Amino acid sequence: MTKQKQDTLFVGSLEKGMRVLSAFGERHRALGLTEIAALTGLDRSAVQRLANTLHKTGYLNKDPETRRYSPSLKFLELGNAYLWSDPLVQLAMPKLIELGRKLGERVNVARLDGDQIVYVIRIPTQLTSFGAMIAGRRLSALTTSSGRAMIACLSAAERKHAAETWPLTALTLKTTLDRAKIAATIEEAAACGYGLTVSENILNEIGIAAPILAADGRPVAAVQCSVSSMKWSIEKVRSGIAPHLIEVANSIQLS
Amino acid sequence: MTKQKQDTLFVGSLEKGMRVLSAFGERHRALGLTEIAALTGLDRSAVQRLANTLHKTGYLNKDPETRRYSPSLKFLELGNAYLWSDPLVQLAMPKLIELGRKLGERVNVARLDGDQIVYVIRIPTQLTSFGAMIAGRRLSALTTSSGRAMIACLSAAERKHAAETWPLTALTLKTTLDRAKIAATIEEAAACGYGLTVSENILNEIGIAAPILAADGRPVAAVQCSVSSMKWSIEKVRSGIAPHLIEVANSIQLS
DNA sequence: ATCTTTTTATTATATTATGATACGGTACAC
DNA sequence: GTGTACCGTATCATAATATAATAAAAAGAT
Repeated sequence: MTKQKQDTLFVGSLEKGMRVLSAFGERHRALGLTEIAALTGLDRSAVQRLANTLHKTGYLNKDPETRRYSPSLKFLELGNAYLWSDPLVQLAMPKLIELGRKLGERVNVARLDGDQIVYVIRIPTQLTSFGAMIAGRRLSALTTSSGRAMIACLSAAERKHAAETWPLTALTLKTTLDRAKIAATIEEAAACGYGLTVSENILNEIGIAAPILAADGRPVAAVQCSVSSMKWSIEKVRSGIAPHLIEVANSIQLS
Repeated sequence: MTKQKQDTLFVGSLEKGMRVLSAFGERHRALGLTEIAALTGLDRSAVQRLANTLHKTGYLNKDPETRRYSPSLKFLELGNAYLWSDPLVQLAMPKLIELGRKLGERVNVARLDGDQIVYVIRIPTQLTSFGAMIAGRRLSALTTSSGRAMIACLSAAERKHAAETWPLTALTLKTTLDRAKIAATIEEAAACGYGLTVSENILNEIGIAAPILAADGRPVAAVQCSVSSMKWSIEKVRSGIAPHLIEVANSIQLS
């Protein structure tokens, strides 16, 4: 069998290194070499070299006692670089701070990325789960209010396709995995202009979101608010929160 | 001259790739190949391969019109991984949210990293400059209230050394670069237990910070608050803000 | 229209990264 | 206390990769 032709514009060692970086996250805060090898599918010798290189360049900390690696502050600096480069974040951040003060509730902005959303702005005005306090979390679009608000702005065929094929992730026991139900909530969102979830991401939490559209009408992000269902009813959220989200979402004009 | 012995545990291509990643930031939000080559000192062919690889693995976006690269959401996800891995952030975040509500002012946590600080928590309860709204920014320790609060907890010899040799970065025209003055403010911080800056990071802003110590007494982080000098006097900040910061800082116990 | 700069694409070859493996250290089971 | 299992560290011959030089294409500036 002849040798596969080399893709001379692709650096294999760099791709392997990035796989090591992306092994860390919510469920993997510190990892040993063998764990990294298992998570990335890479050879243990390769992981030894890659982890050592990332450590020497300051990207990974190494605990001298446990010999396990963890992300360094340079990870956070990369996150900072993203926030500087995203015009949406720069436009939206001041408006979200004002909105947080006005509503007194948690407000966020999420971007659509394929069939998932990523939270790019978090204004945690109240206590909540740690994952909901920090930026950068990635979740399935179908099971979040932000995702539903954005999917609602796609064409009917695209909405149908999304409801039928996009992945589902249960975050609570109340997360619905019934695709017909999800399709119905998306159609409802299309009708009223905002998406809703109740206890699907956090128990006793109502999530409501309004879409932010690009100049060509495509949904790219959503302004979202999370409130306690102990404090708010769905009716009150519809009348007292939704209009503010829609107003802010509409005020964010992307070129 | 004989060839230098290869460090077989170091992957040179990965190190080069990380240099490309770290070229992006506040002043470099989108970059072309030639710009990346200039910033990183790498050969243009190497940059082409590395940038192409980072694009194909989803870390860099490429604008098809301008052909310039920019950080993708995966950068922010790496930032998210850092926040999950830092026990200080998990301990401090709920307390900072409560503190922000109580004070009604912007509160932050910064970590000491060598002779610089990096903001790991941002609770932007009020409008401010964009850089002060987002986590991950790195600044010189000497010219920030957080940095001064932490340096104040070092030994007298270490404080002197820091004041004399650590780098200075002017952020405003009011940023003092007078090392004797800085040394004096650090000694004052050592005496009263918190660090202060006035208009040195943002004009018309008073910054005040209390140190967070590790179990061995070393300063590792600081709880910081920023207020408008139009609204607060230094006296009011000393009596109305400092005690709360010290209380929160002392309540964060790192193992 | 012309010139300059940047990006893209290709290639011979030097250099690097690979993965197999031996060894040391630690944890665990008995 | 002993033996075994597992993980991390260190080494090396060699295959494969990444290099950098360079030509061509495309875009930008004048």
